[in-house]
Amino acid sequence: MAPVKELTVGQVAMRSGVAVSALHFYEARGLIRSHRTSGNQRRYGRDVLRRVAIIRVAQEVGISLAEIAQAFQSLPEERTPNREDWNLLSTAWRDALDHKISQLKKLRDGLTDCIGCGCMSIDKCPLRNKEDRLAREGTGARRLAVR
Amino acid sequence: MAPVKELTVGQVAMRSGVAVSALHFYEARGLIRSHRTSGNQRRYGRDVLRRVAIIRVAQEVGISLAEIAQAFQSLPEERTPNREDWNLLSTAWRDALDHKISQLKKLRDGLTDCIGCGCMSIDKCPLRNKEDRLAREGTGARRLAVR
DNA sequence: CTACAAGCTCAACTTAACTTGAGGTCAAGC
DNA sequence: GCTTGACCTCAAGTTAAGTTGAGCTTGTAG
Repeated sequence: MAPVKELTVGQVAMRSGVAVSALHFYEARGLIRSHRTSGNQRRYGRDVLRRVAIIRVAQEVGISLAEIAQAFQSLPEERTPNREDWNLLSTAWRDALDHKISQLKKLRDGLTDCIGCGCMSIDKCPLRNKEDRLAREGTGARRLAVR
Repeated sequence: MAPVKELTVGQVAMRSGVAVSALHFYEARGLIRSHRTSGNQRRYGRDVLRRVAIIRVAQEVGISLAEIAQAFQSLPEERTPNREDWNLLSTAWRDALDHKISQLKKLRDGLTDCIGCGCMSIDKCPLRNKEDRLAREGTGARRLAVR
């Protein structure tokens, strides 16, 4: 089989839009993997592009690299992740993502809808209360939103 | 009219769940305001609780303090923000929040649904493409997601 | 009226996520 | 065969968002 062309760090940087230094950094943190040429240069498989895309999107919504790294650990090390592999990751994140989505909706809609309370009493403010409830769920299967 | 009781920094910390040092920090960054007693101690109006609640929720979904501070500038300085004021803030954020919600959904659903591409070609990966499109929208009314 | 918990300021430390720079290697075109 | 741009490593610097600590002041409960 024709071996799928591997990518240099510069090519990955260009195609993914992140700096070479960031790719080195992600590798040091175990988020992506490469192998080396005889001359010690990095070469990446295509799946690195998906990983980087996910890293970027996840970061934008406030997920830390540590959390992403942890999620990525469900992916296989020695072969290109397939449908099932990515599916597993998605499932692992679903709850946390749903939570964040609801937080965002709270911000978007709550700011409009929750005006009645005027926060004269914090106890009656939906924004605050939902936060409380979620906070209390702690000490469980550790939520994504650590920060 | 009976003046609404003002809160000390310790009371705000307890009710909002953030540390006193964080409140000092927010104040230094212009996110919240206080006035001082004759003895130089901070006193806060009730609306500070809503501000802090918003700060916390916003941060959790990846909005920086700088961005929150900017949004808060639409709020009046010398009186307690009313329905209209908060509404304005909500409106200012709506686009950015919608964008983040879609990013989150992309992560949640895209991870499941966008598996077909396997990222053999980055150009065909929805995750990546949507990112590109949004990136290209740049240089406009400056999006929230700076980072 | 006094003890002591709660406040105050300011400087320094911390963690995350990178970037920058120095000093040296690899490889592809002329 | 040499030059030039892409790579390499490793250390140090940067920004955001706080926390910690020292040294000093306030205010309230007994």
